[in-house]
Amino acid sequence: MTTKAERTTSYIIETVAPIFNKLGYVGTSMSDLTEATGLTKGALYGNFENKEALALAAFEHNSKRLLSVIDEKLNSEGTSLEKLFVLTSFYRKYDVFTQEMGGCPIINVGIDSKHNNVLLAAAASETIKAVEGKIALVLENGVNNRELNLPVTPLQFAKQLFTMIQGAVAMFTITGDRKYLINTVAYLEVLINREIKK
Amino acid sequence: MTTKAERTTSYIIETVAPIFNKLGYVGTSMSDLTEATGLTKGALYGNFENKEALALAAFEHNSKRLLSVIDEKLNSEGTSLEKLFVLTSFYRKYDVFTQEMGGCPIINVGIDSKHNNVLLAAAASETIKAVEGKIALVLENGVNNRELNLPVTPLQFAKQLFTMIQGAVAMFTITGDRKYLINTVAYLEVLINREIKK
DNA sequence: AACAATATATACCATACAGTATATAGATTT
DNA sequence: AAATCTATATACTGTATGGTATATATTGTT
Repeated sequence: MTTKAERTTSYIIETVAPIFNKLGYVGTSMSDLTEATGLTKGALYGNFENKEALALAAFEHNSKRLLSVIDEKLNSEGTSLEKLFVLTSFYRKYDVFTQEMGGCPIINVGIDSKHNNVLLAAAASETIKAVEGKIALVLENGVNNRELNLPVTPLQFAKQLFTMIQGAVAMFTITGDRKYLINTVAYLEVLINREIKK
Repeated sequence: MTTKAERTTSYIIETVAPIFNKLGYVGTSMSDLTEATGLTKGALYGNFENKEALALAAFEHNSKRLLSVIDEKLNSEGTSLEKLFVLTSFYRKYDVFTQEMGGCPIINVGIDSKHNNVLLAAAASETIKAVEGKIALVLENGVNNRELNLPVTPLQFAKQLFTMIQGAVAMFTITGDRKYLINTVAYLEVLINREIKK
């Protein structure tokens, strides 16, 4: 059973997460958060030590959601190849997935906090590593099953794959044009079929 | 001849540009700028209407520098293919080029200003279009010279190319790992040779 | 060199900021 | 239901913010 306090804390995190993600660490004010939550400063500071702790909890929330969806996609039934296609398909509609989060947390927080908050910057970097690791695992399995043929190590290929995906995410974020996602995913699917499918 | 006023204005822009690029629009305070320039608010507000005008001038400065270097690379002697390789080579060391600018202006300003300043956001988006256009022109020439063979239109291929590059830039920016640039450029060079070289 | 015009410095304003101390309301236990 | 403990609201700090009015240098012109 969850106590009242626990529920308030997670209510705050959920409400605050998309705001921090959109406006950035410095761009978000405590009054933005009291307004959005309908709570007062007393409530926020009663549940979190300060603005930084709130921002970190907010990012961790978004990051966990993203990582768990990626996990879900990469652990879906089927061959390694099929798992990869489930992932790329997910990114084709990444705009709708990230809509309620206020955009891609990796790109937003990673860039925004670079010179403004070390802890957030480190957390964004860690999330990247986590995603790359998950993709690499699927690739490694594919190699071991004699299903895939990689030109480089699984981790390096995973990094290259994720870099392209995040490139599309960045371009979409800046321009608002979904075609960057659609075209990049289309390209990746061809690439996977041509280059690493045995 | 440049007047004193003109020199001061461009001194301010040059000094202020990397600060805005690093700290972002909201993250940069007027006192950050007086401190960096050694000037007072009177001087800054005498040369620029407000903070927004300063930020726009700063981005325009960085953007122009980037575009002119890209222009230079894409107009270097040689075939279209060689021009493309000069460009990719430039991005292999994009970290040193952007160091004194305070990072990639497209990624930094594009993401940072997304929800904080419409004019800056639009300017970043425009810069992307400008770069894509320049790359597309080289590709189109290559096609007309029967030197290249594109699977899609020149503009779409240019967009895909630039998306991958900016993906590497984003990942490098967030993680600080130059390998994202190096590996992506290596990948692109293989891609160009294999896929579009006739 | 004296004057006019311009550019910069100083001092100030109202507001917004993150954060805190304390009062009040709400929940939990006995 | 009373008492205790916990969570939220209120009221308040001190400071930093973007911006301005005005005084003072500095420059350009005659």
